[in-house]
Amino acid sequence: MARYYLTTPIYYVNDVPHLGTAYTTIVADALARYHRLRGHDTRFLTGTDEHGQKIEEAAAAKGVEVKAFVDAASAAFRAAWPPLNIENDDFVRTTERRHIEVVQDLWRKCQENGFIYEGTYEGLYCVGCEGYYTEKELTQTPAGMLCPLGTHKPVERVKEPSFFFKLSAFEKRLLDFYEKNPGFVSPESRRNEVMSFVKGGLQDLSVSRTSFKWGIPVPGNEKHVMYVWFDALTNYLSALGAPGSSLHSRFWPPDVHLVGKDILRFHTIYWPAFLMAAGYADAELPRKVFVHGWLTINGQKMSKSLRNVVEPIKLAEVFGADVVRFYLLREVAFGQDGDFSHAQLINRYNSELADSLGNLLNRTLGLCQKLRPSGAALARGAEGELEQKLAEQARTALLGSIASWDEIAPHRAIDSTWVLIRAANKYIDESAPWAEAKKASPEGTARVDAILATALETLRWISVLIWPVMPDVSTKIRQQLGMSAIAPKQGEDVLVMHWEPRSDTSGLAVGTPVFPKIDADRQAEIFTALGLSEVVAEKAPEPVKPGKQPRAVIEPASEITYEDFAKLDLRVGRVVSCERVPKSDKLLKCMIDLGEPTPRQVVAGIGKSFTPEGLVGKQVTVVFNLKPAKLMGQESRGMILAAAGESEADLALIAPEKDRPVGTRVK
RNA sequence: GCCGGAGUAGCUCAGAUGGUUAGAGCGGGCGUUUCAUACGCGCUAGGUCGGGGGUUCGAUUCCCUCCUCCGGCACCA
Repeated sequence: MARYYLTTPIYYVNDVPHLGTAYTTIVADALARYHRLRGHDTRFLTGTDEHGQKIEEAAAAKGVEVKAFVDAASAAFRAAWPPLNIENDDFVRTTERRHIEVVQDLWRKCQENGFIYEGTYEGLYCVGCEGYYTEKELTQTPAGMLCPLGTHKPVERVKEPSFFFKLSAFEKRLLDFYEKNPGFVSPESRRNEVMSFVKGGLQDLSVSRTSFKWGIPVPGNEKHVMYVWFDALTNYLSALGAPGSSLHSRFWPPDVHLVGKDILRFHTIYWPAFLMAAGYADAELPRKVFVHGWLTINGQKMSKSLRNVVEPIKLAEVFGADVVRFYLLREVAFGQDGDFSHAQLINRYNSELADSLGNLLNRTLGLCQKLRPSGAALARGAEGELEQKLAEQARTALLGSIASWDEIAPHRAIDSTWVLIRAANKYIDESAPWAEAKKASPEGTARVDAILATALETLRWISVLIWPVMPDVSTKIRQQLGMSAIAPKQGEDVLVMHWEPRSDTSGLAVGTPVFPKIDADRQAEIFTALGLSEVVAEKAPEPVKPGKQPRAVIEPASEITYEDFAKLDLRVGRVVSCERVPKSDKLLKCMIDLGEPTPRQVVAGIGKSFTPEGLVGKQVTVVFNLKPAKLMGQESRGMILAAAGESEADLALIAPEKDRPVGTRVK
């Protein structure tokens, strides 16, 4: 019997469950449900990643024991999934005994095989932040290299004993593996990315630390704890128990790891290399890493400062878990970036769920109720071309769904299903059972039987096809059809075409609409309940495509209040030094005197318009309170204002008309 | 800069190993049915398939080049 083992990343407990983590987990759940429908022996794993310096610090900041801190945080993740109709088979924690033992075992194997050795980690260390930085991250000043964060104190070059993983030894073998297993990294663009990275050469990895304690001790040298990734990645293995255990032999290797693009490298390079080092053969390595994109919220990046972090549980409370699942899986082409928009969710809900599917169920049951009393027999025999065509379309939808799920393309599977739903609505229009009933002839009677039976059979199939995405809805529909909920069994493939129109109307029950339509009033209620502003509720203005039009006619940004404006802290600064960011054609790294104790580093994308020499000494306007960001590895704290021109080589600096003291506020 | 990916109707996207009228959904417009949650169905988008050049009987689909956007360029999760 086929089996299927799939995983989400384990989520770092320094964060809370949000739409991004919910998204990955929902996809995984739907995929798991698809395989259960196929009768596959399915294992769906998720969990939490709980070690590391950041956790240690976060607990300390809260003044709680680290263990208590991670217990609570992990519980929050565990509790987040059931309300979204997510049914994972296991939930692994990196602080569990079963995990720690397997990780240490894997480590030992790597070490015995000569791929872990002791050395010295040399890095630039900031005493103030107790953290290492790479050279690129640091602020370069005449006074030396400064820590990019917090105190801006000078960093020190520090040596720390460390274990290293001999990643360099796996360059060739990894490339061979990618070559022989073209599907290992999906989508393909990610595969290219990984391969070119590996071709560029691999350096050994520092895999242990002595500078903090909250981690898995290195076997035989307890001064060291393992550095996060060796620990975290191994969850996929440890959750199955020690090699040789029954779960392990039943499910290893994983069929797919679903991951976000931020952790691509760890899953496609480090993880297989760790396993290779421990002695795993190519055939025992994970079969696929599927990389998906990011979600934006109403067109904006998710961020705490924008206060647009969507709480998935709250959404599920308002819309229902299945609706949220449907929307996310339907809207986003899996693998690509996508946008979560409340307005768009409601659009899709109304048109696809309420109007197309909900109404199809409702009108079909209504027809049955009107034309045939409950329990009436539905005679066979009057089926014709229309029925044949619909059955064929059901078959197409089924095959299309299967193919799409197998490719991990939920949006396409849903699309296939909705083609069938539209066909069913069309079928009812074309077959017009109400007109046949009026004929009051034996032929008409027979046609009504055939039509109702066909429509009901189509709905039965739809209830199957939507189950991976909307299990509760499927059950509700089946209740109204007088059928029991879908309960997949191992070894029984439900997704096999059996077109068997029923022979009576017993058990049918016109119920309350599965998807009550969301009208304007209800929408307003929902937005209020979710705490969304009117701006979000209104249709977002269409983004303007960059074109040849004069910039001056660009759509205005949405209206803001004075308070919004007052949040901006704009200051006059003077460029004290400036250089090009290596490997970038438009980024300039400027040190700007803003009246602070030390000049501040701002990276600006104005290098096509200005030379570093030309900027030094100039006054500029700087967004003073912009959240620091990293551009090409360079810390940037603020941005330089410039007016757009014909092109990127035609920018105009916005600066005070006469010299002002540095640090002057611009209002 | 180097390496990848992408640029198709107002929006979101399909698609073609080169070939008669380039597709779907949504939105907009028009029409129509009545079983239904004012729902469904039909018609409608006149899109230089990013610009230019080339190969070809023929290219949006192949090649070159340019423009724009996105991602990657490591021990950062």
